[in-house]
Amino acid sequence: MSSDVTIILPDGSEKVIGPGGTGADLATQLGSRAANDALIAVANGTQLDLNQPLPDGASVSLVFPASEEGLEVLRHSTAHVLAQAVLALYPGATFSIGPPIEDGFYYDFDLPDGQTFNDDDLERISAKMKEIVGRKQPFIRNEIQREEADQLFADHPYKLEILDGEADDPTSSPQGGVITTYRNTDEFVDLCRGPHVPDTGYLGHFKLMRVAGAYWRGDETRQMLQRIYGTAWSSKKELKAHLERLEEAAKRDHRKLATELDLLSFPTELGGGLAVWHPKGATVRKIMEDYSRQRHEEGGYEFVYTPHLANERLFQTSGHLDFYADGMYPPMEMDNGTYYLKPMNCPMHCLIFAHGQRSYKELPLRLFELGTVYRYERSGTLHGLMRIRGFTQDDSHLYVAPDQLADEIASLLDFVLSVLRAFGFDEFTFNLSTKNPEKYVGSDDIWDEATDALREALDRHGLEYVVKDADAAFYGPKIDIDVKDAIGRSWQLSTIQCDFNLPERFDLHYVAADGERHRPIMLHRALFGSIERFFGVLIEHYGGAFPTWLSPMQVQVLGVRADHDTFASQVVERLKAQGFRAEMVEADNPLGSRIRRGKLEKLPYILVVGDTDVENDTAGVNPRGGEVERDVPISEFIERVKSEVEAKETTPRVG
RNA sequence: GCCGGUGUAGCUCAGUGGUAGAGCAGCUGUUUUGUAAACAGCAGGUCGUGGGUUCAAUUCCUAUCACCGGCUCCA
Repeated sequence: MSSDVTIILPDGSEKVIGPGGTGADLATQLGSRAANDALIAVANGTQLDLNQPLPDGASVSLVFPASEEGLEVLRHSTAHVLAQAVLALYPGATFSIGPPIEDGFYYDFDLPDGQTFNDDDLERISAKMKEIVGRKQPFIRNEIQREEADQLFADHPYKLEILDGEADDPTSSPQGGVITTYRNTDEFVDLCRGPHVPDTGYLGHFKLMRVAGAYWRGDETRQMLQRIYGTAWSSKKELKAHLERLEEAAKRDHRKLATELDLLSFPTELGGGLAVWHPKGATVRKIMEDYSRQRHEEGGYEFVYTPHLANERLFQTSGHLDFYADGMYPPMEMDNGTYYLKPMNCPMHCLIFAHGQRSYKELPLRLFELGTVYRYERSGTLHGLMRIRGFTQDDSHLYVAPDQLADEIASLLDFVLSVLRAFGFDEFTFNLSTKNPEKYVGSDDIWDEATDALREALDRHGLEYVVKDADAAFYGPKIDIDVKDAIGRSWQLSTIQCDFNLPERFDLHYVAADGERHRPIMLHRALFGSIERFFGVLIEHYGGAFPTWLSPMQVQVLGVRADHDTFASQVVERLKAQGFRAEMVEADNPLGSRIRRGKLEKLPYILVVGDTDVENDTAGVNPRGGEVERDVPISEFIERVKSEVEAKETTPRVG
């Protein structure tokens, strides 16, 4: 019955391998490199261990460590080694799930008597893992019956829950009723779908990163497990490069840079998640806000202001107290009622719309406010400027007639992207979130219409987007816009949301051409999202080196000697008269030292003036990231930087 | 909120059961400097906060606040 097996390689060629031929056999035939490096085989789209037989006639490819798929296998296998090490070192420990993730893997454990891991444990565990890797233990796949599985995992209740189907784990839940395990030694076996690398010797370029608590099945009412995160790569070089990327990201950390550059701080006296803006940070913020106002003015928005507090009746009407009371600050009892800090601006904007009779001729009505809101974020979720309790939204609410919806969304998209581009972002991702059938208000028709309008706007702009099914808020579908930063990280910033709920709740209407009252549709739109968060993203995007138009200090002027200080301050006055942010630095320290300070401040320009400059009305121009240029006429420098600022260029002009 | 960690000068950090130290920054002098660190001196901290143990606590315990890494949540 055993006959040769023929398989088809990715290039279309056929290959005959012996009876019961495996991926390993194929790899051997393909050459020594393949034989040494291949991790798994993929036959007709199904991943197989290298020692599993290949089906006759299958299209087969081998997976190598350098590929995404290969890395996933490496990481998954490394997670097993982690589990083996932990179970060996901590008697009584049990394990739950351990999948590969971006850049690495994790495994969740439960230690007896509520014990926890610390950094020293990570060292120990890591050493044990290296030992296991050195032993080149094979990963042996077995298909077993439930009885046997129950026996094998009798001491591991989380595995039993997975076997029972109560917990779903994509890497180990039985598939099609087949229970598979991977055994490395007599002592260590894990419930797992695989596939895995042939033996642990294929692993080793890993690092255990941190330990963290994680709820079993991601459910905060359940047991908190001890999760160990690690990173794993196909080579030492890759591992090193990854660790360097982490260092690069750490250098850009907005919390660190905000302190170093004296932009803002989070005084403990204020309480968690509340920031104060120092003059330099406030300068950048003001420029951001001024630009935003200018654009909104040009874009046909009307500016409004609303208070920070409101009577509870407002939030009953808006539904916030029903849906989001947990996220609001506790009520304040006052002599004439109960008041709340506002978590959103929209209810107040609805009051403005509701004031007086609205005509269809006023639509679309675009209300805009830099509105400060307060949300009670749980203490453990706070994170610098990215997650904060008091923040200001660049919030706008657009009230449109139903037949205006598509056009309004399309022009809104233009508007948003144009403003984001001005801040130096040019790579976007769009997410379209659709109705959650479990949780929504409004008729199906209007949901379809609004979703189509959002989709059409994206299509009209030729933008690709990801549909996130059932991810919409209860009140309407939305488009979220993510930007990519300078080192490739994604940040969710802008959002355009349709809302059929609030116009109902506030009984908003306008009189149309037919003389009848109609219900407007409302669009929520945040562009920066929160000013605080957007600023944080800007800091990280630019690594603190703001473009000249945003930089809190644009030019420092340094005299070579003290007797040049007078000329230096004259230059500063001329720069200021032209609207630049400039300052003179007295020659009380060596020039090199003063330059260094300016560089550490990441200033766009440092001007040095000496004898010849005083004589010729010139300066030596030292731009951030460029070469020094001597004898530049002051007037020329002014014109140069002026056009740079107007164009909102992202790096200082050089030469 | 939950798990783990951290909190010492403006910043970055060392250190100890016997009431604390460095570098940078600051101030004062001296130096007069052509593109990333001149020299000297001075000043600066109730060691996050409250309670406890102790003859004695910054150090040990405890509570609390804040921050860091995750989990959960995010209108």
